[in-house]
Amino acid sequence: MSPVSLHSFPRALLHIDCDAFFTSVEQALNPELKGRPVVVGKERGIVACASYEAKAWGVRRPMALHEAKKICPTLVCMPSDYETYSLVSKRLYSILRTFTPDVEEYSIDEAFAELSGLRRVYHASYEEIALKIKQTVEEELGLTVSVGLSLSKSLAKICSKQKKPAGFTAVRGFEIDAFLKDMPTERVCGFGPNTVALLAKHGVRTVLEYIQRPEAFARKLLGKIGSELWHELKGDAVYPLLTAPKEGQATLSKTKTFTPSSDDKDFVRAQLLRNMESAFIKLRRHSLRVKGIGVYLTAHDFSTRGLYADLTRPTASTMDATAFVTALFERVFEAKTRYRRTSLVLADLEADREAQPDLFEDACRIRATREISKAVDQANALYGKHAVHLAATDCLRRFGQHLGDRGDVAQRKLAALKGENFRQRIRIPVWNLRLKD
DNA sequence: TCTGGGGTCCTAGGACCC
DNA sequence: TCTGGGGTCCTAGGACCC
Repeated sequence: MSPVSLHSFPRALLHIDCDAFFTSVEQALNPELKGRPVVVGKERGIVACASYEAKAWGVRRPMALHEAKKICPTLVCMPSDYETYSLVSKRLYSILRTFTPDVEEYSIDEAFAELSGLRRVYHASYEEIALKIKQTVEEELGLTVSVGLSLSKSLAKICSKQKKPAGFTAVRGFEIDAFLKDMPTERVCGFGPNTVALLAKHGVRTVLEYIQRPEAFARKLLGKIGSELWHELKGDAVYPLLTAPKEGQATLSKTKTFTPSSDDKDFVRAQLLRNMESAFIKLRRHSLRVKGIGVYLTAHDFSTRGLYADLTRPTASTMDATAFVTALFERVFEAKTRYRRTSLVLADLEADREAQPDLFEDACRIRATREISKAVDQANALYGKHAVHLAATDCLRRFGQHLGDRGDVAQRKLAALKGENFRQRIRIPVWNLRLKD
């Protein structure tokens, strides 16, 4: 171990990012798709992910599918299959954990891994270890990844983005300034369009210019995050690796945009209540209940207004929430305003143990609404989401929206889970997955 | 990039209390 | 009754991420 290399990586963090993840998984599972332009997102009508072949034709995210098809006539469009992508994602994490126990599951296609201290274990440099990890992941998953290696999470993430696809970039301590010299600020994870514009107004266009300003400048202009990133980008890691398994999620929301925008109160309310139904279906599927609900309406000009309030008693019942959500809606909705989008946010989620009715509640009624919810969920599983729905959302029919037409999807999913398709997919040897009974 | 959907975190300012 | 200062809690909205 030379003193120089010690100084180069006081800490070695790896960031791994799968290239065009969703489409790469589809191509790995269906070899006939290899080398062909593929996009995923058919169910929503927009490009959720485009393969590099599709990108070469100019297909971008989130382009409308018909538009993408126009640009690239040979485009293959597939529906997203999140269950399968999640399985591959889990496999990625477990491969990483064969190298180091300190792995952060950052997103479905990204992870951080701590390599500090592993040189002696593997008798190899950090670069060599990183490349070995990259090679192993690519062989076992059958797709390519881009890898970054540096002294902090923020730097490692910029590194992995530097050469895509299948790239590897390592930046040691004494190389940081040169690396960041012409790096535009928008490459920093945490600097969005607004922050980039604000920095530009203050004469900061590159990341090097940012870290050369005093820390007080960063803190004053951008607050806590500004100061944290300032340290991270200088190579002084402040963000810890979050290796603990993720806690249950904090919120659950449903958002839906409709075109054209509408100022019809009944219609907007029906859209919102439909979001409420979807959100509660998901809530019950995860055996959760909710303590607070937010209602948000986005006007035609994209301005958003909303209200959040706590329920008197946590619930998982759509019927319990209907009056509550309607009351919130009444306070948010403004006449003569055209709306394009409604959102419903369920916050303060907790596990739905058997309800503990307080003394003044009618225990029977609570049990009854629970039974009704269960029956509705079962019916919808059979006949399609929203086949059984609130009367208040029925007016959506008038506007030509079919509510019970997703039965085929539910059927297919059920068949895939039980039957041939699923098994076939899993049996492909490269995945090395086992089915649990 | 004229804008789809599901998330997280931060913060300014109001309410409320001493 | 008016007034000051400071702490805490809450929340709407902004910004950002994948």
